[in-house]
Amino acid sequence: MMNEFAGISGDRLRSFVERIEKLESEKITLTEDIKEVFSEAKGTGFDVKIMREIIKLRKMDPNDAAEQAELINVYKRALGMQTDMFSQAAE
Amino acid sequence: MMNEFAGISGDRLRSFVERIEKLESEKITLTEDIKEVFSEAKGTGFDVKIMREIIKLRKMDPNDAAEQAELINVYKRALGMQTDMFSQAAE
Amino acid sequence: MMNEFAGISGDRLRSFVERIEKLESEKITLTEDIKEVFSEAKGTGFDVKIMREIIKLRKMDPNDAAEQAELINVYKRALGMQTDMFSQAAE
Amino acid sequence: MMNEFAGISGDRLRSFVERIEKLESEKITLTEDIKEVFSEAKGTGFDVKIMREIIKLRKMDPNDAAEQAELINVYKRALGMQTDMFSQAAE
DNA sequence: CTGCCATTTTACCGGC
DNA sequence: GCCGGTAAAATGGCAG
Repeated sequence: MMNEFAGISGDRLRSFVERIEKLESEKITLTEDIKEVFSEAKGTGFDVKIMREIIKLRKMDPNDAAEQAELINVYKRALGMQTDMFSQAAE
Repeated sequence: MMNEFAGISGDRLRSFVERIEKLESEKITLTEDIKEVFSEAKGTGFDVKIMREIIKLRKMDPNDAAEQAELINVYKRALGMQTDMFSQAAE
Repeated sequence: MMNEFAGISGDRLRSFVERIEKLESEKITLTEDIKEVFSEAKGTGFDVKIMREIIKLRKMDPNDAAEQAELINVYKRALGMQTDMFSQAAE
Repeated sequence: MMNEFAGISGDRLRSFVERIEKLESEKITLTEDIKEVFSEAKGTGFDVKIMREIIKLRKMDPNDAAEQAELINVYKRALGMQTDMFSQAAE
């Protein structure tokens, strides 16, 4: 009854909200840490912009080869061809 | 070479794909046009974020908008946040 | 092989990059945790979208929030949209 | 004076808003057109999901080779190496 | 109806 | 300090 409006519990809501806010503040800390590392690297002579490129490319790189291969299979499947010789024949 | 496998035509596939890509590129053009209008409005002193909010509200069913606003107030009250200018405690 | 060019160390670069990638992966974990909390709240009957709005408001400076709300009303009035329950024309 | 509140012109605002809404409605039309093409393709026996894959991969494909090459140059630049033999020597 | 993916919006960062 | 572009978050739409 107390701390409840229109059928929702203020305590439960507050608990969820505060948990999220705590996690978000931890994220902000990490963001700051990352900035510091960039800053330190910059002070050592590295180019921050290029470092960001490297990190971005490292993230996507592993996918590219697979994607190239996938494209071929995708076309084959689209055209109704088997994509490998072990494909299931009938179920 | 024959552009056909398992009775499915690569030409037909290509045709569909290209039609879609054409439509998608037109969508991108419109997206850019919209950005330009926002940019022009901004240059004239309007607040773009507020404009977006207005446009969103114009799209919404008025009842839904009211319901949503009220739900926000319910949650605010549940958390003890001020919801309107008449709610502050006596001084 | 020597991992060094023009007086800059590849090892140092790698070290910076890996430190950043580690921090970024921790951020991703937190992002997932946040999603889970929202999901749990949703399962308990809360409206996630409204919760997000509440959290945003709690983050904002109250004056800024009020200013923004007022600006929305200004725009609404400029367009002849109803802004409050006392503004409807006489019946 | 008329149609102006708090120093903003309702007419100018309305003009911007309506231009944007018009462009948005055209976008919606295109979205519907795209859906129809997919639907037609599906009716002809194509797998929509796979078609989406194809279109997505065609969009990103041209970038991949360039990105692979870029990664190498990016590392070189990060390590202070010249990325090509014609780089400016001194200015 | 739920989760997933694309789009859209917001916030951030670096350069001018 | 603004502005652009770039990455993150959030919203909405679609398939299963």
